[in-house]
Amino acid sequence: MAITDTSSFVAERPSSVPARRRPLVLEPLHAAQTCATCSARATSVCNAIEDKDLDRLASTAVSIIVQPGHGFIEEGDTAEHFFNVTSGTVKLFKLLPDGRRQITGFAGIGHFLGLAVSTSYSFSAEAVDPVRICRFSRSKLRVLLDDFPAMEKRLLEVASNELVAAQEQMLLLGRKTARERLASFLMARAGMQTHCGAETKPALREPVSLPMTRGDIADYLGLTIETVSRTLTRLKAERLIDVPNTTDVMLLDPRGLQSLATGLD
Amino acid sequence: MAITDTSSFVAERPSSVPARRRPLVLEPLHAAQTCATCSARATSVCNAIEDKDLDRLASTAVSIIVQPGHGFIEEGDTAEHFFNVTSGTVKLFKLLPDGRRQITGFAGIGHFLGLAVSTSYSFSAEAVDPVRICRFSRSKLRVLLDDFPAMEKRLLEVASNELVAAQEQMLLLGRKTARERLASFLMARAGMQTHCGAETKPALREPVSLPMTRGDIADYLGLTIETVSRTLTRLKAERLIDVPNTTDVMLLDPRGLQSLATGLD
DNA sequence: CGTGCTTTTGAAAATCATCAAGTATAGTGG
DNA sequence: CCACTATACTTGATGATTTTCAAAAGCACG
Repeated sequence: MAITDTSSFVAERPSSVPARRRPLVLEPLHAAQTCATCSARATSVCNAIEDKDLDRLASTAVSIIVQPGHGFIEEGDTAEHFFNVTSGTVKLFKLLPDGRRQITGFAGIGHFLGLAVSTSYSFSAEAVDPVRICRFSRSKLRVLLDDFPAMEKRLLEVASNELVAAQEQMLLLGRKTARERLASFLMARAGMQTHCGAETKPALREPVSLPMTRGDIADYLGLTIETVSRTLTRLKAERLIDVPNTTDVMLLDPRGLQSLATGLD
Repeated sequence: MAITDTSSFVAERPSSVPARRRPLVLEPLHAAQTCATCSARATSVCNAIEDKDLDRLASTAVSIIVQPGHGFIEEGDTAEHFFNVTSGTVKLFKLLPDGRRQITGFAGIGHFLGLAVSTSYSFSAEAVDPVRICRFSRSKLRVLLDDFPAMEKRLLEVASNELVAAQEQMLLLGRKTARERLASFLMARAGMQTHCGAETKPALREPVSLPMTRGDIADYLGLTIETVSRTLTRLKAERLIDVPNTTDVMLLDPRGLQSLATGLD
């Protein structure tokens, strides 16, 4: 049931290349892991597999740690693996030739990556903070899926939900103002934390955590760094939020933010 | 194998309410149809069902005709049906309370609608031109899916492809200029026509067909009607396209348009 | 306690939106 | 068949949000 030590890896950080271009280097993990004790199982597609079958799942999986700024999926590369985030936050993005970047999503614990039908990835993925991911061979998983139709059903559910989220994001990118985009982003983050986080209580006094940079937020919301910064400053001046530090935001007026987010202003 | 006459309908056009708000009215269709002869089967998820099982599929389906401007899915409504477009073009969209609209996609022949896991639709759908759709009961289809895992696999494929398209659209909405958006749109339309249309040959001299209004294009590309019109005028002045009439565009310089679309200016 | 990076803030510029006519196009009824 | 109306589209002038360019202020790390 345990993943063999030699099949677990850690991504190492090379030094001379800019972070985003650095190749992924792998090293053995010191501690072995199991699917049974996986912290992501509850929220991931793996919960479609029953306990008794977990060893089969584990045998196809490899655990990897990716350091902040390191990429582990590159758009256009041959898609040989599926990934499942077990901790940390991953940014998914597409680039234009001149460097313009659109982050299409932030994948947290339990998120499944690499669903493309195509033989190559249609997006890139990079760790925002230290990330643990579980890697599956595409071909092995395909066989596994034939034996576990429940998992295939789960994948369809996941894909459907992502499609809904993508459509919501299109509405944001195509039709919302900078203020509305930031409000939407903060409310979505807050909702994410209360639903998937360790805390099951409302946690109204808890700050919203922003592990990504302003640049990442800008590229996710279709804005510039400066506009993100200015807009946060303005929301703060209006007492809708407080920004104690770069990575935390207190939602002082969730209702006000919510109506801003939905365009009622 | 034939759909019973009484389960086929035509949408009728009421007169006093603005098109978008008019309720859908149904009338019996005069001619019966079959899944076996369905023009959309080749390009739809239904091709996962073998010929011998087609009658089971047909028994769960209802054929509907929707007139231009009529909606048949309303965001927030209880999701009781799945739909499959068999001819015509459907626009899918989300609205903000003040009327701002984002069209998330145009669904043509073979497109499957209503994949949401939720009990209610997350988007609205409206006919662009006269549309024929095949309607399935959600509950019936769920049972059908258990018997035909191949169809479930197809649905996952479809959902994955839509996800890829959605991410591409996010890149467009978040990071491309108006010119790049129009170029991307035209090239995507052209590709769609050559891949799914009746003509299998390149058809370079064929015009790109735009059954939707400038307003629809604007709401799809996150622009205004005026910007769409001006940008098309400019692309025409630059000899990249010709616009013989409102609904057709000739791609005079496909390569130039392609590099514009991908951000290589 | 510098050094380098991220973030914030300011001023100027630009793209796109808004407001406002004016021009086609299609459908209707005389 | 043609005027008439409604709708869609185009074009022009103005304006605003956001971007770009620039620089200062925070913060983290050695």
